[in-house]
Amino acid sequence: MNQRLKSMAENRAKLISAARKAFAEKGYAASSMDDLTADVGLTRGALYHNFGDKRGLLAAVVEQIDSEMALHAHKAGEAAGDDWLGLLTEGAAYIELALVPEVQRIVLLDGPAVLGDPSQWPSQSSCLQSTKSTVERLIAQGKLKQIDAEAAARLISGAALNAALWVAASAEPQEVLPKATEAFYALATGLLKTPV
Amino acid sequence: MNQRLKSMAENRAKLISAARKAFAEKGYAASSMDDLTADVGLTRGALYHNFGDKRGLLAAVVEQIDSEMALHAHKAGEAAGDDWLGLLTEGAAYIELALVPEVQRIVLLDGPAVLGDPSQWPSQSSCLQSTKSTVERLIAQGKLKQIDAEAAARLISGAALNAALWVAASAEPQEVLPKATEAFYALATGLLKTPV
DNA sequence: TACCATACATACGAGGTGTATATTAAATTA
DNA sequence: TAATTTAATATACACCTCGTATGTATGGTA
Repeated sequence: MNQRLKSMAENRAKLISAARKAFAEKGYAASSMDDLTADVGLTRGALYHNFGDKRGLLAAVVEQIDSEMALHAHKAGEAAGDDWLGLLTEGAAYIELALVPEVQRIVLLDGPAVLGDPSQWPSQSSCLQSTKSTVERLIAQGKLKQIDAEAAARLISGAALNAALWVAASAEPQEVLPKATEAFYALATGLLKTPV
Repeated sequence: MNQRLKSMAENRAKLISAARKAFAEKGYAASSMDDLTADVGLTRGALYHNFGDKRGLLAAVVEQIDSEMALHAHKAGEAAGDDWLGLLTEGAAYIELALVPEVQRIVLLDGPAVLGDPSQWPSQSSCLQSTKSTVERLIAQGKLKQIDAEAAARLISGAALNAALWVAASAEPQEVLPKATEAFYALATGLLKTPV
């Protein structure tokens, strides 16, 4: 009961890795499961056994990318030291993450369309939970207005993601990025009780 | 050169109308073009002649809904009289619009995934143009901070749309709606030079 | 060694898209 | 008005893809 589990885990990893590439390059709908499995020397038999169906594979891919994103953004925010600065930094980290084509295509476009509301995804909500608790701390410290913490967290990350999409789609990302982050910071100060 | 154009326009309208229903209920991918055309007494021949392909039909549907949305939101903002209040009202109008299932499924989920970046769509960008010019006026009036107008407009509408998605996906929309709009107003004040 | 469970391969059926060809009805022209 | 052309729609076909049902072979177990 060792060799089998190991090879199965290896095959799952191979499939997820191939799917990340295919979904990112061709999009979910245009990715053929036949081609995808063949690329790693398997057939659809392995796929349907491991992930149930095509959606299941996408869910696994999204979960992997998503948790990587959450980890990265959380780390960035934590490193800022101050809670308020951490919130801003975490948002900025999100903006930059959406520049990655893989993130854009899989997590921001196909994910919601195929899997439904992102706020229900396990890793996404865990990340949201993190910013929400930061917001709660800031409200308790009297630094933020007394608004609903979840609402604030959602709008903040929503604004960040939208900024990211804009940056990513623009012809001159490097030029637009500072404008986007500046506007993001300005918006965020709207949550402060005493604006800077 | 009259009878033909008229019947063609009628058929296009019929197809778009049927597509709005099908796409909203089943989603884009799960909608069969055979069934859809049969529903209005046509075949796929008419469809491919008029719209090129399935994507073309979605594009037509999105444009219709989208321009309806833009018109509605713009009207709401205009009715507010004051520029600043108009900006807030327009945002709130967007939030409410995303409660409509048709808007959610077609414009917010499938649209971006199939047609790409929404900010490139004609009607969407025309609406953005409207809020952008409002922002520019407010900056000229010295009411808003001197930030990039397009960035501000995008983040504002992005925050509104995200709030809308949250409200729409929640189990108790009527309960969440006020929280979302309150947080939206708070965020928006971040753009003001002298917060209220 | 014999048996069993299961991870994966193979084969099959249903359905969907897009295209090429046929048809029919309207518009034009003589 | 009759013939001809144009073009909007119908029909038929080829190809692809997904999901499932069945087969097979290998690793674990008694």
